[in-house]
Amino acid sequence: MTVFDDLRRRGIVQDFTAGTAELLSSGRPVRFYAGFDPTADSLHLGHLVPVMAMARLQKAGHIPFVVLGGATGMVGDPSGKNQERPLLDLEAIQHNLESQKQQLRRFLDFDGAAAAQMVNNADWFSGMGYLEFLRNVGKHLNVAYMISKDLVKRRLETGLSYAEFSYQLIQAYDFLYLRQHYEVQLQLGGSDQWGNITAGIELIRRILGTEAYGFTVPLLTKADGTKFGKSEGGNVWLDSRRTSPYKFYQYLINIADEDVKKLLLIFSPQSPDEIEDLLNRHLQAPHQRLAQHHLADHLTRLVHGEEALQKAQFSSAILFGKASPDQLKSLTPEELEEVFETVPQGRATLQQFLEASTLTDLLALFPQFFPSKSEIRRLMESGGMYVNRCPINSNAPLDSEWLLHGRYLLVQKGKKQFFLLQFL
RNA sequence: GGGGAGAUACCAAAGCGGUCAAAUGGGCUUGACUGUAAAUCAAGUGGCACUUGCCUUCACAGGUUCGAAUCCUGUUCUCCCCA
Repeated sequence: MTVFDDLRRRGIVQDFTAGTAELLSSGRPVRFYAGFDPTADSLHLGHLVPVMAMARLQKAGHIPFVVLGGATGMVGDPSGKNQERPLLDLEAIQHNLESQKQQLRRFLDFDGAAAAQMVNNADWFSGMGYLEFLRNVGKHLNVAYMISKDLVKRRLETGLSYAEFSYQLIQAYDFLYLRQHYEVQLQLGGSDQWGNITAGIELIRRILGTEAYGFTVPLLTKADGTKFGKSEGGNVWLDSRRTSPYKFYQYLINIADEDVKKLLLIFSPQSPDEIEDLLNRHLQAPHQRLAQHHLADHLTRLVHGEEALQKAQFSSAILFGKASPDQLKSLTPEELEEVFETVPQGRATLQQFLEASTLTDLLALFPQFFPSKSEIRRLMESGGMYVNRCPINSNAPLDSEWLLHGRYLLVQKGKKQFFLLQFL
């Protein structure tokens, strides 16, 4: 099976231009690229879909080019947005580029025969004047063509600035430039990039008289209608400072059964047949969450490394396993720190602990976790408040016996939200 | 420039002088059920106290009234129609 067939079978390909399959199975390494917008200093889970596509292509011998959008980031892609994006300042863009670059190194191989390369489109745009751009690029695409793009059409009604309208030209020029200077023949991107990709192909055809190719990866949505990679708190980031490995792991463990197959196909190194087999086993014992564990293990390891994965697993086992209050007490301080490393933590003084007469008063010292006393009361009344894994349903007076190792208190809001309070 | 409609809690949307901390739906939180699921059901969802209580909220600033989200005036913003 060719790599492109494999990608299609895995549901990684949404649309593709004619000839793409042939190009990728010709036996020669194909240089291909995908662009990344420096809108944040970290990539998130959603970005990983095109990245996985790139990694798989590279494994098959093709050569990835990562185009960092130093120039395009300054304009803002209208794709998929209903509103004009705020412009980022230069410094922020630079910072974001650097961070994303580091992250991408985890997924693509920058050495070896098919070594990936990284380029920044600011390199070829910063020296170009506006008039030059109009002559070289603007001249070759006509407005009717540009306006006919779905995304542009949609935005024409709600408002689209000239800068964003021009975006497709800029991205089209990227492709042209890469075709001319690096012999890049194929572009891939999210499904919202289709219009930009075809604009590039069109430009190459007109100026160079040669063919170029492209395909898009799907925008993943979950069964509940939300985007894959988004949680309540926002994006699930790859940066451990934004989304802890534990949270990252938990997000994946909690993926619904309906979605897990789709995600395994995209992210797992296993073959579609093996995945099918795994899912069958999963369905025989759904409570074991075989499929989810497989997905979470693989991605956490890939993104955060083996050590972080083990910590996340250990924490999860303690927090969601049948860890009794006694087991909790048997943990050493080191183990405690370890387990709760990725759980939100609060600190106060022992003095404050002793002065607080009731649990409610104590918890109110941590407004970031417990914004109001009413909420604390409600939680206790509904049975959703736990201290050291014991349900607390009345505003019991405090007991210093509760402190683990004389300083820690594990508080839970419901079954899934944990807070470690430390009193020094 | 002229005419009209409107701004209510996270969102949508009722309320049109007291019984309004404000209907209803969504969202969110918790509980039950379960597989750390889905679906379903229940409770809660401004703050403080907690038996009826108090305080801050219905764009903003004033005013009328014993009493206003509800009436009046001004300000800001949004939408629609005609030029």
